[in-house]
Amino acid sequence: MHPVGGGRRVTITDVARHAGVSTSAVSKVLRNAYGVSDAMRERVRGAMAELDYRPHAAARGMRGRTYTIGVLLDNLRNASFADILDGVGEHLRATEYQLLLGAAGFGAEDQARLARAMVDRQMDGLILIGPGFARREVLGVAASVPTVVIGHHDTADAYDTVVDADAEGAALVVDHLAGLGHRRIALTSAHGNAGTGWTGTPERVQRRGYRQAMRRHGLDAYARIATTAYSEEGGYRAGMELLTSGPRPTAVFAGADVAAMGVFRAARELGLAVPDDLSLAGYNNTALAALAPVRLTSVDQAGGLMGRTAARLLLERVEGRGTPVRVSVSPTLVVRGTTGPAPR
Amino acid sequence: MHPVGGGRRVTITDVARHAGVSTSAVSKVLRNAYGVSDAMRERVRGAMAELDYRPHAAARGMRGRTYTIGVLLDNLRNASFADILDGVGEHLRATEYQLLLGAAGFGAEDQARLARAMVDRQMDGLILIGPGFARREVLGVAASVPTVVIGHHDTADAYDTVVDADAEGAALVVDHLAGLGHRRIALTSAHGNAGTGWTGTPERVQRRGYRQAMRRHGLDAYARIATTAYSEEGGYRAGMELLTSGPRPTAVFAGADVAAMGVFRAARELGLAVPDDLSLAGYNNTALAALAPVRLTSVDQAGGLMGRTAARLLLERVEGRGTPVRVSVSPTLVVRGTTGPAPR
DNA sequence: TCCTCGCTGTAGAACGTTCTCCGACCGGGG
DNA sequence: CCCCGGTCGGAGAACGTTCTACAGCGAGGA
Repeated sequence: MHPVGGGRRVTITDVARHAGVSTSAVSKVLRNAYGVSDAMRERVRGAMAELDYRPHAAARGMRGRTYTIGVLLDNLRNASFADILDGVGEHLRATEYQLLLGAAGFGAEDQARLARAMVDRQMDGLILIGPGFARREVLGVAASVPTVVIGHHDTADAYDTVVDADAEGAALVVDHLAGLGHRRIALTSAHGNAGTGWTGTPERVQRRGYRQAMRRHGLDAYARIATTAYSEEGGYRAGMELLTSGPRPTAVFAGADVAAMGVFRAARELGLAVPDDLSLAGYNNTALAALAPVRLTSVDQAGGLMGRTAARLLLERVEGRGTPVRVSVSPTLVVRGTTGPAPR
Repeated sequence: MHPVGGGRRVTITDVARHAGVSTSAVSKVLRNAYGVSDAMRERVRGAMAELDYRPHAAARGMRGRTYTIGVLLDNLRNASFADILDGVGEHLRATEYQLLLGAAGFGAEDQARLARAMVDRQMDGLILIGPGFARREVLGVAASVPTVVIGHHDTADAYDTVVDADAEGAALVVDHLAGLGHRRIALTSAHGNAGTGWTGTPERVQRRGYRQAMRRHGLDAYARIATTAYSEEGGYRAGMELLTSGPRPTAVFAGADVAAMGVFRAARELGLAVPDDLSLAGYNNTALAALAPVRLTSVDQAGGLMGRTAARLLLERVEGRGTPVRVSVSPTLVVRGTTGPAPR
């Protein structure tokens, strides 16, 4: 189109001059506000197009909106975010809002810092995916900018919530494994950041669901949980712990797909075949689980739907809704090659 | 700390009043500019701390910097970005710059739109990872904001470049496979967005390196390239094409780890064992390649180093350097379980 | 004593928008 | 003919910073 050179930006004033109107009029057209005739609107639109005008988001942010939505997440390597983000992106695509991501790592302070940075950058709304920083801080953020929290089951008036029915998801796995004759079904789970005030983290709800399901099957006595980080290495450590001490489980339910990969490594090192000697199930049904060399049985949490929903709720809040909304989506079990009948 | 409530923000004016000085003085302290006594600096710092002041990035952007660095990439699922981003984050962590990501997908227009959005948001610098939109547009962006391009070997005065020595990387794989006795070594590659004006895309350089290495080993006649997308599905299609038509290769070098996974699936469906019937190598050495069920031989492109370097170069440009810099990092081969002696 | 100089600190104009008023104009009813 | 209400367009004050220009001051040299 036009040379994009490094010169001065085209501003609303240039457009106004070019169209022979006031800047106020241009602004009105830009925001399609009340008080412009069709003729004026058209004239201004024309001038904008001719000058290749693009509004300066930073300047807009000083008074109005920046048309920017921020998503905060801990780690890009966790592939389950990709589905959620696709959902968010899909919904936002049709709007004039722009999506920007921040990956802060797992540290509570780093995450809080990122959240504050997003607020300082005047973002119009925030989506926090499984935030690992203090709930009190999140409430503070939510008080100053529309916010949706994905993952944690803790609700609040200040923000909307989109969660996976994690207890239900855990039950799906336990039912599946128990149905295959397994009794010693162990779980690997993660410890969230301690003292952050979240009581409904996905891991916690998942653990609760696991225990309930085990009880339902009369397997209370066989329940066993190893707690490490949701990473390959964490899964490996959990797997080693579970498979080398005490009566050996015949099935391991890993709270996340990556962790399942670590358990797999531990099993292989111990000479256990999957699924003949050990059944293995993951959670989140990331792209990883579907890969041919892996073929991991996993629980699909409908990430795309969660993302779309979160984006929709957030825009509603940006538009002014004040009452909180809470949405829970149902997971489904995807059986692949890593689970089989219990060895006898 | 302080209640973060939704009230009015603490501004530079509040700090100035509280410290009994002018806003100019506060601004100077903030930017640690010249012309403030130690006493004043300390007094202002104190006031800032007491009021829990945080600068309003959007407002700063109107005149000075926003202290925001944007990274543009196509798809989060491509795990090779994670290493690069870690590197970028690591370097930026020590500074006051904040990192924000944009994932635009593969469409040229979407990517260009995102890049423009970042410029409009007055970001201080941009890192473009393998941009798939028109080079001309990138030059335009680079003319108005400091820019570093990662991946493409095309250089320009307007931006700095950080690349992996992809030809060298391809040679590593060919040498390895040829050393194992393979002759029919095929490559799966990607077609970038056509007509975007990039002549040195990583794929292209990789293909060139592959052809040169094959020639060096006297294997010109066996060279064969299948071009699809760098995705599991793309790899599958390429694998099917290579393994079912013409003389069957005994080794496939996939231009990306994900694609290798697709080739693996194709091989499995065709009843070929890896590595006994078919050797398989990937590229980028993503976390995926190291997983126990996978153990993919791959080429490590030192993503962390690339990221750190890109961040360093970008900040130098932000600080005023005008002359272009070009950095190339050397890849290394990581041999795992998917490559073995050629079947005979 | 006066001038110059270096150092601190301040006033105030930008920056590109939004948005509240307010004025001008027009048509219609009394 | 006057007034009223509604519609359209514009003036201009924010918004929270940065940064240039300049004023004040004390010290040191002529």
